[in-house]
Amino acid sequence: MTNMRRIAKEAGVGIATVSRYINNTGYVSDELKKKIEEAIERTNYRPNELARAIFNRNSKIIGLIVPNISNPYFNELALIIEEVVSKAGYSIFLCNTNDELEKEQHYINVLQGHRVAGIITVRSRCKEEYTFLGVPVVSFESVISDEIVTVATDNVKGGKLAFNHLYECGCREIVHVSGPIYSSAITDRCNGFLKEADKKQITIDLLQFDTDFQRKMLESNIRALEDIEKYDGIFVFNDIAAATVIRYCQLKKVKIPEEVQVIGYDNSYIGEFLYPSLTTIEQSVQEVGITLADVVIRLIRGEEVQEQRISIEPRLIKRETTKLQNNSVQGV
Amino acid sequence: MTNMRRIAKEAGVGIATVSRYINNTGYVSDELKKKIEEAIERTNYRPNELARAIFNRNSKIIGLIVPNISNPYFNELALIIEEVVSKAGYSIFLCNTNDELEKEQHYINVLQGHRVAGIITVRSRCKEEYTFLGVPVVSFESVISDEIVTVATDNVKGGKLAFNHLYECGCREIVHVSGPIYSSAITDRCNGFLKEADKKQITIDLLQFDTDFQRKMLESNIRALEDIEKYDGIFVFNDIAAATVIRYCQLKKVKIPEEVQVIGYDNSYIGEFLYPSLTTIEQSVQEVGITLADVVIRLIRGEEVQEQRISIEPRLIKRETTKLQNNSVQGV
DNA sequence: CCTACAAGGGTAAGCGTTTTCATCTATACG
DNA sequence: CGTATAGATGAAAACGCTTACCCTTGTAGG
Repeated sequence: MTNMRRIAKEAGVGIATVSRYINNTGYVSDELKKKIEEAIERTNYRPNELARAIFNRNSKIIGLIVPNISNPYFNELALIIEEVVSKAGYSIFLCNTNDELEKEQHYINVLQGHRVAGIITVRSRCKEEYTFLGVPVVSFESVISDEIVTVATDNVKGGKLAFNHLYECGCREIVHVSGPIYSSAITDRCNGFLKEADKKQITIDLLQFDTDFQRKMLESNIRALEDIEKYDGIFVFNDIAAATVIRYCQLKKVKIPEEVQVIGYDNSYIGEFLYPSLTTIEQSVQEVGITLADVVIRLIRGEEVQEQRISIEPRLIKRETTKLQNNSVQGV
Repeated sequence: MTNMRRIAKEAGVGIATVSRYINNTGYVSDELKKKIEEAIERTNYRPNELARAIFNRNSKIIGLIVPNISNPYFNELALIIEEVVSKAGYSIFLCNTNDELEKEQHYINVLQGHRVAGIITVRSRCKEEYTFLGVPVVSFESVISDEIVTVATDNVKGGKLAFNHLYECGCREIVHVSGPIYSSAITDRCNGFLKEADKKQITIDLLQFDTDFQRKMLESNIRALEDIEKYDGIFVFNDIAAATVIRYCQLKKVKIPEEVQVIGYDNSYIGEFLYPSLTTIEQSVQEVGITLADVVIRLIRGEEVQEQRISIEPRLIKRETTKLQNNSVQGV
């Protein structure tokens, strides 16, 4: 591939002049500008960003670590993050961990190796691995350390919202399908839910999924859900898992919301496509995505970010998997 | 961040020795190995991949250009591609074009600038932009040029499959909701469908979406779908758009499959979550993803790829949005 | 006519690697 | 005892870029 020396030779100028022209730094006469332009055109030249980055000590790339890009919430998040950072001139290095610790560790190394400008990590399992990295890190749905900025909805409150809604809808035999325990967001959700249930003296059964994209489970053995008929209310830790649960109920001919009511968490787009459409707790993907991207860019620029814990307000989104009338609960 | 010179100094060795140790190339005595190891440990050093890449003339990164990572088919594809290339030591640079020509052009430049090892581009609008790039390119769902390998299902056949199924299910008033016309895959689908309809002397109405993720349309004006009641069969160019159509039918209280039958294209995971679950034409995401990743890696390694057009067999997946009995059509 | 300064442009060092090449020490072989 | 030879190491050049620094003009002011 062409390099600057070649362009300089073609245009009959010094290499520094080419650099100055490309970066708009320093004086270049119109005459030479034209020559250089032509040479670049002719050879289809693009400056080598790697060489630039090596000089500037970091690239214009932001690493995005997610458990699973197929989770509707996470891919919408990726979409928004991409949009925001690309406006600031950054690009996305995608890392899919599959909820595996080793893959996350591996990718942290890869990102460090590539001298990315910053990292956004979602539902991370790692801790110390991030601390001596020397690049800005922003975390979503997991608390990593005191120094690393964490973004999350108020998950305790979200859990409470979920319980209260289920309770108001008349549920008394309730099961909570929870997710990966290494995520503080998910355990918070669970705790908020349990605490509120305790107030109303309702005991909650607990089920544990260790990852969230459970499509395969439908075809095989969701042993965990076997006696789902016992319950009249289910709180699932996120929407895609809720979709699985709903599908499972349909297979078992358990009617939603008549026999069992369901509430999810996320408000990802899948909720609207489900039938019945999914009641859920929203953690605004727009707000979360923009915040994550914003914070990491500010950190990259060396600006101070005052809060180390950024909390986003959860909100009940009432749809068809629960029985209460719409109007009575809309808006928090 | 630490560099090799620092490690060399800490370990009291030459810089070349450190390089040899890291790359396992050439002789390093056990004694020095240990010293170097310790120095690396102590300083949390990672070799700078940028510098490596600049020397080796390209990085271990593969650019993935998709219209929209939120499309369930595309994000599953991304997942599989990531899995395959990561096993070969490559990582993914994610480019989301939003179906916009300018964003795709921009990203081609960015990828070239970063000297990626190869590019996988999905449903591309660009043509010449790829031709003089000097890196291997593999295209899915769009034919770019004679030299660039294209992977696609046999979309003409897929379209035929779709029509024949709808016809066998008794549909006679049929509309085809088609997608972005710059994708040869989508126009092929359309043509195959129309041709087969012509054989049966059925005239097809045509509707055009210019992008596929139409969630917003539900809330606003899907004028195009206004008189959907006229029809008893709909073929939608992909699953996520089909999901939108189904949701719209439900809003208009049009019963599926009793009053109108629907068939999609892709067999993405969303089809199983819809209610009724979506009959669709499968283009095995597994097979497509593996093929794309495989071909690009082989091209990167300089191996010859004999076929320039790789065709993957489409297959009818019968579910609940069409009326025919299951057993009669399973398996192509 | 000389000086000063601004505009314009080139040389070379340096960023963090890899790799070639030269050097040096033992050991083995004749 | 001389000399291959294998093992072990470092110096230095190169990759493609940016930038500090220096040199050359041309013009204006004295």
